[in-house]
Amino acid sequence: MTDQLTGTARKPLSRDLVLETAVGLADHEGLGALSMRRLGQELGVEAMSLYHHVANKEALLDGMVDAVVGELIEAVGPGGGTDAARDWVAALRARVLVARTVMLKHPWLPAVLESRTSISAPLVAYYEGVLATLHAGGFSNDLAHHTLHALGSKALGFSQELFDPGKGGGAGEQSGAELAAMAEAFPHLTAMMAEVAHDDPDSTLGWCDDQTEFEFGLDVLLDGLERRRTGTSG
Amino acid sequence: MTDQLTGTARKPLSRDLVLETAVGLADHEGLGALSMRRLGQELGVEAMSLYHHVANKEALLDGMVDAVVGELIEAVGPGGGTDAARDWVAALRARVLVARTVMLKHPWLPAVLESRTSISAPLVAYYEGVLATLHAGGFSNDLAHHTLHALGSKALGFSQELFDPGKGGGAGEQSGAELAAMAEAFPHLTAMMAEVAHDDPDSTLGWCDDQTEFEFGLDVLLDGLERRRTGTSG
DNA sequence: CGGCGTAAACTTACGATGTAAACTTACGCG
DNA sequence: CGCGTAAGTTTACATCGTAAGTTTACGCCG
Repeated sequence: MTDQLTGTARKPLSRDLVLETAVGLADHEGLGALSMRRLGQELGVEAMSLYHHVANKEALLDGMVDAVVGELIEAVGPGGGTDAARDWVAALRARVLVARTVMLKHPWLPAVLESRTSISAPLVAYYEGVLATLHAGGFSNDLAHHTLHALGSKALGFSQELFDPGKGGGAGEQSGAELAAMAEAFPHLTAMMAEVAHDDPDSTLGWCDDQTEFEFGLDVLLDGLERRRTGTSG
Repeated sequence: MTDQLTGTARKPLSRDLVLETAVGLADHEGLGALSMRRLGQELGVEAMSLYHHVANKEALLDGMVDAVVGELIEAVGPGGGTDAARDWVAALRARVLVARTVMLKHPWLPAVLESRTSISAPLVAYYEGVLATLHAGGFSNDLAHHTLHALGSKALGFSQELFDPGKGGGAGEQSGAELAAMAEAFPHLTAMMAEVAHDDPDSTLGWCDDQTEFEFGLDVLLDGLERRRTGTSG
């Protein structure tokens, strides 16, 4: 396709362009919409052409992860926690919250990360940064190791909320008698839901996965870790 | 198929049998092996026959979740934390660890739970139990609510390890010079890995998701939560 | 006992998906 | 000029969930 004749020049395919487009597609239409055919269509190309730039779909997903992790590393910055010697909690907290802002733009990432069988180099590099922060903060290797496990996905800025804002679920939208029955079966739950009924406008829906909740969990963790680092406990 | 002629009687299909078999199949061969055709085959039946007992695959997965959560509720027991008034930390800790033993038998559950859009009645019932424990322990509704979020998947006994034991990944199995290069690029990481090299026999493989790590993270969390409950912080 | 309704199974078929394999084009370099 | 190679297309296949139609087995009623 010379395109010199038609004039409709197509940006030449490249691995980066493919990855970029894939990330965008997953961001905007969800991971489910990301098929090779659909991605090709997005690029004005047949599905099979993509295989000249990525080995297969798994490799595509790998590349997408690396692209986002690269974005993340850049966002965190090179010194992302070098001042940790002074206040590691603040440094780590800031790092994780930056990570969270990046991850929120790519909601498909947790699922894809889980499905990877091996950890990629950029991701290793990111964890190296977290470890640097911990060491600067005076963590022993052993405690730092436990800490990585304890942080889990929080280190990357997401906390794996179990359920979507979705609909009420379970009992669905019950009315009147049903609601009373539920109050009897689940007294603590209904009490809590009644009391914690959110004014909270930025919660996507009633059942909330907020920045607030994320930070609460993170802070509880950091608090407990600091106590272990200094041996404040028993 | 009368089977009176052949003698090879087949246990009559039923929703429970289908769910049971599906759970077993996912347990033993992974979620990927769970297709309608394969499940049918497991039951000595054509795939389409399954649709007489479950509406579709989503409903099948829903049913599987409920089955396991039922198992979990039974394992936790009715009073699973009624003694929480005395020591809520111990009560919740025990509850979560019981949950973990159940979940470990069904490694596919996190992935399936994530994919559900709504929370089912049995799961609501389980959370009611957790909440009862917290309330018995003196939590306000507000703090209990935050706590549920903070616990996240830990409340159900899994902690969503980001990466499988898998292989080394990233740099793969490097030898000699490569390893030195890695030591330079990732000093903290290599230092930690060297020091924390596990003797640890029950770790599935080098990169460990242990009971130990799970409990560490859980305890850090519980510790931090207790401080918030009593207002010990600062 | 005969016939028939119904539920539970089977058969067939369709549209997605990932991807192997073979083909076609376009361009650069000897 | 010619040819190798890279980039794209076309075709084809296995597997998936499942809609639609068909067969079979069994219970009930006259």
